[in-house]
Amino acid sequence: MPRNKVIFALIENETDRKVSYKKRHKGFLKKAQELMTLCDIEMAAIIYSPYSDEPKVFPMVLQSTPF
Amino acid sequence: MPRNKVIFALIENETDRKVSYKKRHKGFLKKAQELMTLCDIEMAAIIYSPYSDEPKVFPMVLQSTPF
DNA sequence: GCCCCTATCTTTAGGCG
DNA sequence: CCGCCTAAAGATAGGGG
Repeated sequence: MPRNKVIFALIENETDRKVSYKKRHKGFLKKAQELMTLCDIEMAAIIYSPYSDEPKVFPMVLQSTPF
Repeated sequence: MPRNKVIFALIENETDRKVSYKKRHKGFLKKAQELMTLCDIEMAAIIYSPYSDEPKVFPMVLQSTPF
C-alpha cells in the first residue's frame, strides 16, 4: 500500500505473499483487539495459514489442563 | 485516530462508541477480506454487538433453505 | 529468514448537513 | 439516525543490513 497501492488480488510471488501475511495478520489482530476494547463487544477470529503450524485464534485461548 | 489519537480503552460515551463501532467493524471486515484474498489463506470471524441484531459473520454465510 | 526504516497509502475521529 | 468530508493517525510495501 505504502510504496505501492494494494491491488485486491492474490499476491502471486510466494515470498512477497508470506511477508505480506506476516505483516497483515499482525495488523489484523490489533484491529480486532481495538474493536473489542474500544467498543465493548464480543468477537472471535481464527486464521488458518500455511505459514504457521497452529491456527491463529483470537482472542487468546488460555490452555487449561486437558481432562 | 485522525483528529485525535486513539486511547486503547473503552470509549465511555455511548454515542461515540456506537459511531466508532460502526466505522471500525467495517474496516475490520475489509481487512479480513484483504488478508484472505491477498495472502490466500482461510479464516473466519464473528462479531457480537448490541448494535446489530444478528452477529456479523465473516466470510458471508449464504442462507440455505432451513429444513 | 529476521528486524528496522520510511514514504506513501488507508483508516478513522470529529464535525456538518 | 445516516452519509459525506477532511486532517491526522495508523498500517504497510519495498528496501536495507
